[in-house]
Amino acid sequence: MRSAPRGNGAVVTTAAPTPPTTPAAGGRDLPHPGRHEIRLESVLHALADPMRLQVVRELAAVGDELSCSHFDLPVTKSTTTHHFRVLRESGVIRQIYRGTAKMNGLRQEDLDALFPGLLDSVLAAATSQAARLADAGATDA
Amino acid sequence: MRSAPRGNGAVVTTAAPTPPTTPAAGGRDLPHPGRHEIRLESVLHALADPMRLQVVRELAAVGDELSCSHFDLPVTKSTTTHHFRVLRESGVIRQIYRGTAKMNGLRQEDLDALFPGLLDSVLAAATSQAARLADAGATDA
DNA sequence: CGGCTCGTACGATAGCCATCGTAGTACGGC
DNA sequence: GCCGTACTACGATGGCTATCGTACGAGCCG
Repeated sequence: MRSAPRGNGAVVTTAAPTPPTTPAAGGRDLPHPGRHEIRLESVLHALADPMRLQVVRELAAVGDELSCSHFDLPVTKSTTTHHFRVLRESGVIRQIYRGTAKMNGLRQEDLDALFPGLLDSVLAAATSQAARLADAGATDA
Repeated sequence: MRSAPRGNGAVVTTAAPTPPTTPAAGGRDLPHPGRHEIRLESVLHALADPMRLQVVRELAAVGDELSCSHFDLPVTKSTTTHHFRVLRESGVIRQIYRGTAKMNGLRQEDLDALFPGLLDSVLAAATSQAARLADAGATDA
């Protein structure tokens, strides 16, 4: 880590022009790291937080974009925004404004191209661990 | 994160009794998390640090145990000790005293059993990113 | 237009963590 | 028995970061 240039130096190489699913608010767009700006340590760091890992798991599960407000995290909205920003700036998710909502999508293609298999292993590991912990909890209680 | 029980609750399930390669100093042994004590977030957190990732990469490369002093990290010995402890407490490496030296080995079997493919993807990703960055640097300069 | 909801920005706070330096413990060799 | 080597423990420090609260800007709806 020791990076996260908060000021951002936006590159947005992967600016897939967002096919007009909805008219989209063209005004605001957010700085994303280009595919080759993505650093492994940042990704690992982003995924190392339980809150963020949960978000990523959910995104992977639905395989589609989700609005920020869809997630019911046990933290305030400020903190949620913060986590989403970390995920975006590390290159794990893509965020686009659509009206008042902000849609979040996993950058699966970019991550797979850069770090083949990584995301899948992490997701599988998270799932298996969740099952294991739930099991232990059920057995204990 | 928000975990890392520094106080440790040592379980040492995986205490492979250390085949007598050398007489070994039986006196001191270190607390390791048992296989099922290993938490994904802790592992990711451990691997998210460049210093520690480098250590893990080196361990994987030689596929054998290495003494702490073998590593020539650009930090003081105190810090090195700290990083090795983080790696051990997160369950990524195993440490055994052998005389005055402390040998470090990757817990590949445990990690593979728990999080199949994870370690490999991370290592592959690290290698590919290192190559990519070295390339960019060579091109730039 | 007025208000509502969604999300951001900014400032504050507390805790963690990477780093260092120094002092101390454990082994092995002379 | 002494000393050097290998690592650890403890304390200090600065920076990051997860968290909150409040105040604000942007679209949508009535």
